[in-house]
Amino acid sequence: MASKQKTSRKAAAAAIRRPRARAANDGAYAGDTGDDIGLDALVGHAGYAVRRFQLWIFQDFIKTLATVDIRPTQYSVMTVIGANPGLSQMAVAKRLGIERARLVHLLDSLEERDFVSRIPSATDRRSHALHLTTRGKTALAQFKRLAAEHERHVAEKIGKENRERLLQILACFT
Amino acid sequence: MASKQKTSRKAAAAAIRRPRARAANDGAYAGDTGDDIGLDALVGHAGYAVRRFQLWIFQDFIKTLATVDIRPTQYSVMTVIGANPGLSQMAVAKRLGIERARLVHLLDSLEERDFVSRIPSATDRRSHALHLTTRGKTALAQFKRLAAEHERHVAEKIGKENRERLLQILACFT
DNA sequence: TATTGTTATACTCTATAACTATA
DNA sequence: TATAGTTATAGAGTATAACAATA
Repeated sequence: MASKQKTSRKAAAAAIRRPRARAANDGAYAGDTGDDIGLDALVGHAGYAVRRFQLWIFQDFIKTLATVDIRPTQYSVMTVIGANPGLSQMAVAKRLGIERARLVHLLDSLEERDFVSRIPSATDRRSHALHLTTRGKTALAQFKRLAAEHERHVAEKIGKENRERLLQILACFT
Repeated sequence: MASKQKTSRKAAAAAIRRPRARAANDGAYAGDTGDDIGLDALVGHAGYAVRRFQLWIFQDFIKTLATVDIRPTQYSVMTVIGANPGLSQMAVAKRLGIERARLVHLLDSLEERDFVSRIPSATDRRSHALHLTTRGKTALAQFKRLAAEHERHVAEKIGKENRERLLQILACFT
């Protein structure tokens, strides 16, 4: 490592601080392939478990819907528009907790693919009424079938009853 | 809106496709402050509920530990190092599911604040043995107290029993 | 004056690839 | 050759601020 790693701002400082005069405490080396490492306080933290679960669940969603190239947020936007045609961008953004600035780009890509259309609102010339196109409606139906498949993966992973319990517990966040 | 919005690549196309000849279907306007909007298929998707919950929980964690300027990932790194002194960067990255490239920067900032030190490994000159500094140990103790406070916020939000049930259900992901 | 959609910027996070030193 | 740490880059995602058109 020498040159590169030793010039590292901090590694050098650390080396000075504690030269290398240990031997006993550093026993955690044996193996350390990533399994037998304790998490201490992390176990018992809801946030950590939820973060890991969320990573897994999003990865499975993306993988399961890879053939149609739809990501979780795109799916949520299309689902809400499909269920509430005519919604403004502000309303969708608020409902889903997305920044309105970000929704602009999301809708750009969905409009490019002819899944969604922005129609000038008749009542407020500042806003757009969002609708699924005919193609978007057909596509969403397929997305929902794939999303249901993904949901079955979740049930397989944590158990059918646990999945339902989870949905109940977290219902207040939807 | 005219100029800016009408020149928008897609809005224009959409307007052409369906001029503005609607009136009935667009009823969803009334109010639309963000509450009375249905989610349709999103309700029943574990991923959506988990995402919303995760956002809430991380925001509360960040807020609760704002005084010490520690974010969830930094906390997890310090906790794992504290519980397993001497671990290599690879081992920490693997255990926490963090990219090793990202861990470099995380450790840089923790080392700058004198919470963590990278000590040259005695057995493998490529790797670093990670340790908490004395200051880091004291600091982590405080972080844990604040994290416990955050955890109480979670319990208040979803209920004590539900929080425990959640931890049980998601134990396989830690 | 406030709001809608838009653009732009910055910062975090994720995902890669490439490089050096070492094994 | 493979691995540990590092650097760099590109893409999402998040958080802001500012602007034009409109309310």
